[in-house]
Amino acid sequence: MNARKASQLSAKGDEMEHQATERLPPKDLSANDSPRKAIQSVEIGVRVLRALMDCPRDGAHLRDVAEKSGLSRSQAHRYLLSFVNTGVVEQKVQNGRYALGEFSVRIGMAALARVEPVRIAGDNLASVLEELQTTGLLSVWGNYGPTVIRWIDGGLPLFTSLHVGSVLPLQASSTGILYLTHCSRALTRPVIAQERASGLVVSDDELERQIVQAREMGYATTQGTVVPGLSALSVPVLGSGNRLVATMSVLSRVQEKHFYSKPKIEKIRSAAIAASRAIGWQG
Amino acid sequence: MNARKASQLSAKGDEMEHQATERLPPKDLSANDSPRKAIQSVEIGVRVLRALMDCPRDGAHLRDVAEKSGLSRSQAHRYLLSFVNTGVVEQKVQNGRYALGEFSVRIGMAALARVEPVRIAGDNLASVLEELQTTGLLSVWGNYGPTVIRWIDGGLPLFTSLHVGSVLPLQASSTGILYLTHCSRALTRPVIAQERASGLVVSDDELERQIVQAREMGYATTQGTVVPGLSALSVPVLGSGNRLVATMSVLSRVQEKHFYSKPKIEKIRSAAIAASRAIGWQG
DNA sequence: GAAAAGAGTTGCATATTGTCCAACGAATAG
DNA sequence: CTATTCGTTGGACAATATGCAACTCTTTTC
Repeated sequence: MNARKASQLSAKGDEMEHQATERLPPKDLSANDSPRKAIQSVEIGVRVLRALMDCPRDGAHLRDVAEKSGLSRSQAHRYLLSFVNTGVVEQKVQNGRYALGEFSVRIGMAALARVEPVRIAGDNLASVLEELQTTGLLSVWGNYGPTVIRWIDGGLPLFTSLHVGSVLPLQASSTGILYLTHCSRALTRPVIAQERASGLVVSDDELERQIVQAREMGYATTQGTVVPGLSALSVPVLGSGNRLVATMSVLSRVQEKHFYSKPKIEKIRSAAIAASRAIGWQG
Repeated sequence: MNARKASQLSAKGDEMEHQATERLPPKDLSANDSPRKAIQSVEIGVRVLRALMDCPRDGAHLRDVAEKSGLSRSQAHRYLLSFVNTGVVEQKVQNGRYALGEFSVRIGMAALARVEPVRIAGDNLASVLEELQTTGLLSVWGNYGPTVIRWIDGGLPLFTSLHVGSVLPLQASSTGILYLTHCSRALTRPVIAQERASGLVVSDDELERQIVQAREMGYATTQGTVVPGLSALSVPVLGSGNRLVATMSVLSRVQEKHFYSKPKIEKIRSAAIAASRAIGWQG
């Protein structure tokens, strides 16, 4: 089953190489892609919706929709007609412009009901871990700081004191750095204070350096600071309004010096970005 | 111009007379409707989306989608494939089921942004939250009950399981009480039934008490019933004919006993009233 | 434990259906 | 008034969706 599902999900990423201004020769469509047979008209229809998504409040002209979706005016008109018939798109009586309609809202509400950040982030992390053949964890903010809520074994046998429920240090874990990066001081200050009272002290300068770096790179790393012999790379999962919802971490042994290669990092990051998008983040 | 637009808009309401269980003979399609030439595949595609809209939250089987949309399995599969290719629909790797995907959320949010009430209410709420230095949310009625459509961080750092897309309980949230107060039983009854089946039971007497109170006061409150440690005050945003269009909620920590002082409550209420007036409410 | 039923997926021939071109009416500009 | 642009529509042709049947994999049944 997994094989079937995998092959089918992999056939996904055909990009629209036609940007906006040129009309599509039909040859291109039949030539380049689509190893699996599907309904072209539907995919074109979605292009039309995409064109309607970022348009002024008072609606888009047919002309613009046609351009953005790479269709002729007559073609675009017919697609819009079908969407109007079904209520997905509305045509304003006043100015004749087109805009997403009531049914689009209904679709969105139905889709929203399925949004479950933790589950989605967990799924994405799990598939990355399987691919990279290693182990990782998912965290969210808990009462005492970043808290491990999922621990996913993916091939790398690790024996650590970490488990579901563990609270990670803000100052000494890659996960913690992400919370420092994305959350307000009011939230993190008391936790830091308590960590320092317990003897874990990292200088403000050093923290600031790591925060800046995390913000620039889009991820954070540590080597052996939480569990000796274990290094980690953590990426943020963001929600609407750039709110930090969770973090995904991928672990490895510190011996494997160059475990976190560019392509691997990209894989991890894109998993987090995909999860973020799925829960409403507009990057 | 108006004549043209009118004729074209009038050609809209062709109903789907095929309910759900029968497969459509192609003859019927070409025979009965569609005086204006459009893209059949798109309208069929929307039928598939409609089938996905009212399905269990963990996705629908291909079989059920096919039935509900009146297509054969192979046909339904191809439509779903196209939607999966475009991100409108997602296929769960685990169980192979289909459900509305990330792009559907984007479409819905784009459509929502064009809805005047939502925009106005969101703006008003945002300015109140900034003034009160706290966090709040906007809800509208969705497929499974009151649904969070905006989450506005305004100073109070809160980490909860709540997010854009969360469905709030009717019986246990201040938002829910408002829907019970202003909406018909026909709308709310099935949701309440499902909540009670899931174990969330508040007695009818207690609900009635809260409803009466909400109607008198013009707002509703709860303390820690949705998210432990978090209390909320919600006010209704009404449209023409006293229809409940949305709700605005302001959050605070339960520790801050007297957060909701008279003047603060008045600020929140007047923001909601202003929004209501702006969208046609005649108070 | 093997067979049967059910689910999801795919190939292929056919004709239904979308595409392109051109044209029309209406509005706006020059 | 003429010229241009825009939304819309008709018709011939060819691309494309359809329906059937088969295949794989899973689940159920006996």
